[in-house]
Parts: sequence; C-alpha cells; structure tokens
Amino acid sequence: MARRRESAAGDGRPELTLTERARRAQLIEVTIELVAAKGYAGASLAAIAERAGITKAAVLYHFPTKAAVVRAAHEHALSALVGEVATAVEAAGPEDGPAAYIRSMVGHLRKHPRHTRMIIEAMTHDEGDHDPAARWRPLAELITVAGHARGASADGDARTTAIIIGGAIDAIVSEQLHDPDYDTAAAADLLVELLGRKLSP
Amino acid sequence: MARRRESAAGDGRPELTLTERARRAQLIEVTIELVAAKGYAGASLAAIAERAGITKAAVLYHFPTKAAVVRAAHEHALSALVGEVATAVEAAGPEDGPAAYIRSMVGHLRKHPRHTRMIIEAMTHDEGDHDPAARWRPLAELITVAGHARGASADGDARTTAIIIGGAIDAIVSEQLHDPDYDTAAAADLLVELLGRKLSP
DNA sequence: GTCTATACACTGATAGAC
DNA sequence: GTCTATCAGTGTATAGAC
Repeated sequence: MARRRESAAGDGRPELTLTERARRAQLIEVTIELVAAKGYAGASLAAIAERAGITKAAVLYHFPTKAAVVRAAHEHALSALVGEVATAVEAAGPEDGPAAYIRSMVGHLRKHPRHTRMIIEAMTHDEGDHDPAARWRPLAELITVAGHARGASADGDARTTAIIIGGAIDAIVSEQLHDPDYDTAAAADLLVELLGRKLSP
Repeated sequence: MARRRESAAGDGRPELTLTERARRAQLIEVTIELVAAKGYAGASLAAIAERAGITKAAVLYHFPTKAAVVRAAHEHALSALVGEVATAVEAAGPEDGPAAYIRSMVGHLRKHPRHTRMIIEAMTHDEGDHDPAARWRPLAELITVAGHARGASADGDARTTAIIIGGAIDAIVSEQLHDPDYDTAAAADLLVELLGRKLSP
C-alpha cells in the first residue's frame, strides 16, 4: 500500500510538504485565537475554516478530526510553556527548583493569556483522559529533590504537595484571566513562601 | 399578557404543579446521572428525554433550554455541598473555620462522586461566567476571622490564600476522581497543616 | 497533494396539533 | 402536558476536480 514518505532520520514522523506545514501552522494559529476568544464550543470547524479561507473539508484533510486540530493547538501552546519552565528550573539550584517552577509557570501564563485559555479549554473539554500523573510528577520530583537538599526528612507527601501546588497555580492563573489587575506575582510569592515553610521546617 | 401564578409568599417564584415538580425532580436526577457518567457532551437532550421516558420537546417544555436543565442539576448538587460545608463551619470554632471548610468539602465530594462530576462539568462548560469571587470570598472571610482569632497580623493576603486553597481542593478532588484509592483525607490534612503554618507563625 | 461539493446523522430549538 | 414535524448548525465521510 502507498505510504507517505518518512523523514531521512527514519524516526517514523511523516515528511510534510511545505504547503502542508504552512497550512497546519496557520490552522493552529487560527484555532488558538478562536478558542481563546470564544471557547471550545465557539471554535467550530466552520469558523476555523472560514478564518483560514478554506472549507471545513479542507481542514479535515490536514487533521483527521476537530479534536485533532484542537489537540495540535493545545500541544503548541503547551510546549512553549514547558520549554520556558524547564529552562527556568534548570537555571535554578536544586533547593530552588519548586520556586522556579511556580514563578516561571505563573509568569508565562500571565504573559500569554491566549495560550492560557487555549490550554485550559483543551484540558477541560478533551474527553481523552490524559494521565493526571503527567501533570504533578515533574513537580513532585522537584519537591523531593528540594526537600532533600534542605535536609528535611523525606516524607511521602511529595505527590499530594505537588497536586496542591498545581491546583493553586491553576486557580491563580484562572483568577488573573477574570481580573487582569490581579497581582499574580504576589500570589506566586505567597505560594512559594507557603511551600518553603513546609520544605524547611 | 398571561402570567403564571406566583406562590402565596409572593417571592416571585412561580407556583409549580405537582406533576411539574415531579418531572423537574426526575429530569434533574436523570441529568446528574448522565452528566456524571458521560460528561456534558454525552448528556444530550435526546438521552435525557429517553431516560425520562418522554421526548426532547417535552424536556424543553419544563426547562427553556438544555443549559437550564444542566444549571438546575448543577444547583441541586451544589446546594447539598454548601449546606454540609456551612453546617460543619458553624459547628467549628472561629479559629478552626478554614480547617472545617477544607475537610468537610473534600469529604463531601469524596462521598458523592456523581455530584462532584456534575459540579465540575457544569462549572467548566457553562459559558455564563459566574463571578469567581463567589467561590473564594466565603473562604477568605473564614481565613480572616481565623487569623484574627489566632492573633496573626492581619495581612491583605486572604483573597490569594483563599484562591490557593480553593484550587488545591479542586485538584485533590479531581485526583481522587481519577484514582479512587487516593487518600483525600490525608491530602486535606496536609492542606490544613500548610494553612495552619501560615495562620499562626 | 490539495481542495471543493455534497450528503449524512446528530445536536439543540421552535411551531403547532392533540 | 406531551406529541410530531421541522429547522439551522454541528462534526464527519466520501467522491471527485485540479
């Protein structure tokens, strides 16, 4: 059977045409704008197609389904976030990993509100249940390392602590979305302080 | 123009027929089950109608729109939650209000997973933006009172603290939804301890 | 390889008969 | 109070033009 050519690296990823690359990028950009502005329901295939200047069916030529379009847009926004957070965490010392995680994540989401809404909408409306552990595990490891570096007794609370911090970050960012004047930097500082009291008692 | 009769109390609420009361209650119950089982999208008007033994149009006779059906079911589940939390908070002393809030809310949501998913789905899919302040303000007041009772210097952080706690509760409950073995009571204890360190330094 | 045209089943919603 | 009939809009599938 006929198959799409694969890249020279042979890593299994299909080699994309220039026009296809451009179209996909355009569709992702348009989708982020639409979802950020009108939410998941408001970003219909017809609306996406119209903004891109093509038809619904053409959109479904580049992506197998609407969920795939949204997923691609979601991953695009998400990769920018994790990239910045990873950089900040690596630049920080072992005992300051969690603080760098919190501050860089809150800061990034404040700087990019469209990406933020895109991520939230995709997370809450995508029925494909992503593993929740993927969300808290990286932070849990940072917390374990930081607690160890500070000489605290290693407890088994890292998971719950990470879940709490993650939920708190979501709430802070969400609040800023509704009240642009909300001081997220101060909120992040308070969260870091709260965690600091637990890590070095 | 013809208007529906209002109750003798004259509080503006329409007086409902017995059969209408029964139908609404049945539709609310059916909707909670469906939303909890299949999410917002899975609870179509046709599915609700079928489970209730009537047609789509009949459902829309009792409620003006699908959003109204879901909203009614949402409020039904929510009122049970706030009732239990309010009782627990009132039974606790002033300095233990936040702890009672956290433990009773987490406990209630663990005991009633169907209500929990109903509340989550309704919150995330209802575009009618409810005021976020309604979520954190009651807890913020409890925190202020408790901090005062413990002799802590009154800071202006009550809002952010309440937002953080609320987000943490959401994350804990959500985690329990995906992993039924997750120990939410221990998580609530940890959250209370974290807050306690801030309130009485 | 890229796209348009068309048709399909399903959604929430309305109008009017009984 | 509940029905049938109908509507515009949704995501999706297919055929075929270029």
